[in-house]
Amino acid sequence: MGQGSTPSTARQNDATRATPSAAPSPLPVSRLRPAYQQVADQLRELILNGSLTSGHRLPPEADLGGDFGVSRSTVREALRVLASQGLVRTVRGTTGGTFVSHVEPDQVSDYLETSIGLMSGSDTLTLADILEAREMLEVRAAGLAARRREPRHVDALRAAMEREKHSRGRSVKFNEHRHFHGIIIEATGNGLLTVMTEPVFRVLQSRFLSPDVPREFWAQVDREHETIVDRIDAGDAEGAAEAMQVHLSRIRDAYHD
Amino acid sequence: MGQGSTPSTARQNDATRATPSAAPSPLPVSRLRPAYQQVADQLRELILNGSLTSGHRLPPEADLGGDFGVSRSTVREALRVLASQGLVRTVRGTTGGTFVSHVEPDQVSDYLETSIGLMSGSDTLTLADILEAREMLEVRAAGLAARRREPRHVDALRAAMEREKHSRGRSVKFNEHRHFHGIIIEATGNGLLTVMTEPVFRVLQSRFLSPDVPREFWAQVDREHETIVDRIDAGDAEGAAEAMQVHLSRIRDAYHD
DNA sequence: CGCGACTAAAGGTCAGACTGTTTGAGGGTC
DNA sequence: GACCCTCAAACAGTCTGACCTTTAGTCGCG
Repeated sequence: MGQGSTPSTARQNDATRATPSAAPSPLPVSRLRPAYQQVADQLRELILNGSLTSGHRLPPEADLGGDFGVSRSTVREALRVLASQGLVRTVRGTTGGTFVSHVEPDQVSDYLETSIGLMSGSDTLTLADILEAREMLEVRAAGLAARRREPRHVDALRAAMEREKHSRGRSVKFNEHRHFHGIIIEATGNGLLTVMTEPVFRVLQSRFLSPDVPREFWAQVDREHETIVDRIDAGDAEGAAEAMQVHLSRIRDAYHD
Repeated sequence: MGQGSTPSTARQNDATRATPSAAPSPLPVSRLRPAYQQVADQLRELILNGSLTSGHRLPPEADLGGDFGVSRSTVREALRVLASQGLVRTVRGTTGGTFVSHVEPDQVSDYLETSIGLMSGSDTLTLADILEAREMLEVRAAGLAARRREPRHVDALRAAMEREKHSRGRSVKFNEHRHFHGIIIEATGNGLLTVMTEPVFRVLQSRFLSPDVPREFWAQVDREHETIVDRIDAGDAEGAAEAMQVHLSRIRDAYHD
């Protein structure tokens, strides 16, 4: 995204600026948008407004260049932009081409993870911001999970807990811990929650988790997880949310800059 | 994102697969990654691990091509990918070049907005998912806002409310309504919340808001907004959250497929 | 001193050729 | 007729080398 985002309109007229008629142009300092961005914008617009739907095959790059009146290189740069936003996907070979793609949740999560990671690197985001967002999402997610849980979720949670309890290595423990929280989010059945919560959690684990938390700390984590699972299993939404709140408040100490 | 995301590692070895030694290679069907993606991946890695920090100026495209052993066009395609993810930005002119950029929250919001919009277009996300996520975020956000509000926030809220109340046109009302909710999020002082909540709200407004909600409905909205502002102004966190919950539950009806 | 022309450096664009990948069609073999 | 091999076509991927445009500094004229 960034350049050429959705809400930006009113820029197509750049091309019609040849006339040296006054045209005071408020104070737009910068010049005309690069051609590859204009092409990307137009194609994106076609995708967003539904003119091109998922699965649709675009003309070959050479033809697109002809249509837009630009060279193939320019078209390709435009396509790279769209592809990196998950809007299209390219395939080689005679049946290949550029296809309008449906956005993959994992893709969005990955993007969010790197973005949040970088923003927390500068001072755009603080650790406190991230912890707070996490609690807002996961506490209520635990409640929802309790309401909607299915046997397979509870089974998966207990299995993850068991593995976490018996694992030695730090990295293994981290993975299971992450898995545990991931299952709860998934049990809400809300894809949007997954997309937003997972990256927050991953950034916390990979950038802010203290390397030297005592053994006893993890033992307590195990007990708290058990409480959470029990309440989810029982369908006790408020209890699960409360247990999650307690859990998250306590493990705040495990994260620092 | 999508191709070449952060957490995906273990793929660099694609290049070292020339040896015809067994190497059963599970079932990777597809070939080696395109050069532009490999270049993008490597540069991204340098940015993520902090080797290249915000403001750093990369070598000119031609030089980069030399460094990686690829042509300038390939480098440019890689740079388009990174630029569209907000990791770099290019500037023309003699003092120009490619600079490592800090991720802009607005950029991330824009990306999320189009992604959520498209996912809700296919059946990856339902309207219910989005409404639910919104409530999870905004209800607690209202509570936080009450705890942390500053005079300017309260002033801005009352001003937006006033404008909303006296506005006629639908589009104006929508804008003010959106502005109202935006200020509350901002008053939490948590940038991550802004980044995640704004796009959710914008998708709801632009894709799911019924065009034919009765006049009386909006009058009720105005009253509910007033209650929310009063409680935020009073620093009543629980009251504000409760009022927001009531408000959001009621306006669910204004959204449909 | 100031202002305009020149210049260098960088990204932006183009044209054209070649490479690599994938599939389907055609033809040959059992 | 079923199977396999070869070949050609249709794409995206890559490269080369040229030229255009933007921008800031520099030089020199007034």
